[in-house]
Amino acid sequence: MKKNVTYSISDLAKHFDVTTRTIRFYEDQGLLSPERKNTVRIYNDRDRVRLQLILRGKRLGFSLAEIKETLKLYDSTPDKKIQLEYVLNVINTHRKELLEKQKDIKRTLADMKKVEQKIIKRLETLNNKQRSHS
Amino acid sequence: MKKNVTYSISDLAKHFDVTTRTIRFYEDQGLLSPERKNTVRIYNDRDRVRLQLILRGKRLGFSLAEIKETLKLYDSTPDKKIQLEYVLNVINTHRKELLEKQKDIKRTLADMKKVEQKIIKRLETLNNKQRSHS
DNA sequence: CTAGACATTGACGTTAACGTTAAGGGTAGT
DNA sequence: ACTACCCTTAACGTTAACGTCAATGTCTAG
Repeated sequence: MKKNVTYSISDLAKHFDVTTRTIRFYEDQGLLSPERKNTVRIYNDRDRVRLQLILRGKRLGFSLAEIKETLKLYDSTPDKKIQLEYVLNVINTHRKELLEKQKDIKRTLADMKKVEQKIIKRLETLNNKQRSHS
Repeated sequence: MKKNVTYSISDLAKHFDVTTRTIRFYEDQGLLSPERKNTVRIYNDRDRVRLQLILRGKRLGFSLAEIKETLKLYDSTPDKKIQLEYVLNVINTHRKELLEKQKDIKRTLADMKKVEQKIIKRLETLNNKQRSHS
């Protein structure tokens, strides 16, 4: 059972906390292509998911150009062996990039923890001095 | 035992695969402040680590302004309780952001896997057709 | 001491990703 | 019919993060 829901541009803008300008810009760059009723844009669930993917990509530091390429690739359904294997290759490259970012995050979290421990120790010594003076 | 090594700007540029312009720009923005021998910049290990942190932050999609603030914060060693607790708060905010990004990565990896499976299946059916025609 | 390699400081140029304003079309309620 | 509100395109503006010269200084090997 498919929900055949539609959204206005401001619906999506509010939901994802971006401006309508941003959404129109993504369309301008070829990342979205909603239907039109006259001139008015009408987004369906597929469009919504696309926008979600775009914003997710942005949060991870990818450029719109990169995101566009991956969307194009993942949407494509080639029928020849070479093309299919090419897609698999690109997917593996992307996976490696993401795993690198994951490592970066873990490293950063580890560094943060060290700083945190330092500060907590400082707070403890501060509290001890406080107590010894009371 | 501390290594008291120093690096030229092009040493660092080569090692981290960025241009010297980039490194100078970071200094201009207050993210680095190496020593000088006359006018020539001389970087030590602490500077090197800083640059590494900057680039790591960039890869994760943070702006130089954000990176600057976190570096400033983590370098600071306040002595008052309120300040220390404030730092802990900011650290926790940063941690949440990073955990969000981690989720984004996992979601993306999961989506990628689905696409991959689809393609692999297509490849298998292709191979089967191939075999049945031989 | 001199060439060649690397360093410096401006300063203007470029690109991505929108922001902002202008000028107006479509429609739903009163 | 009028108002309010949302939509549209078009076009110029802005900011971050460097790139790209140009003109000049410095240092190291021969």
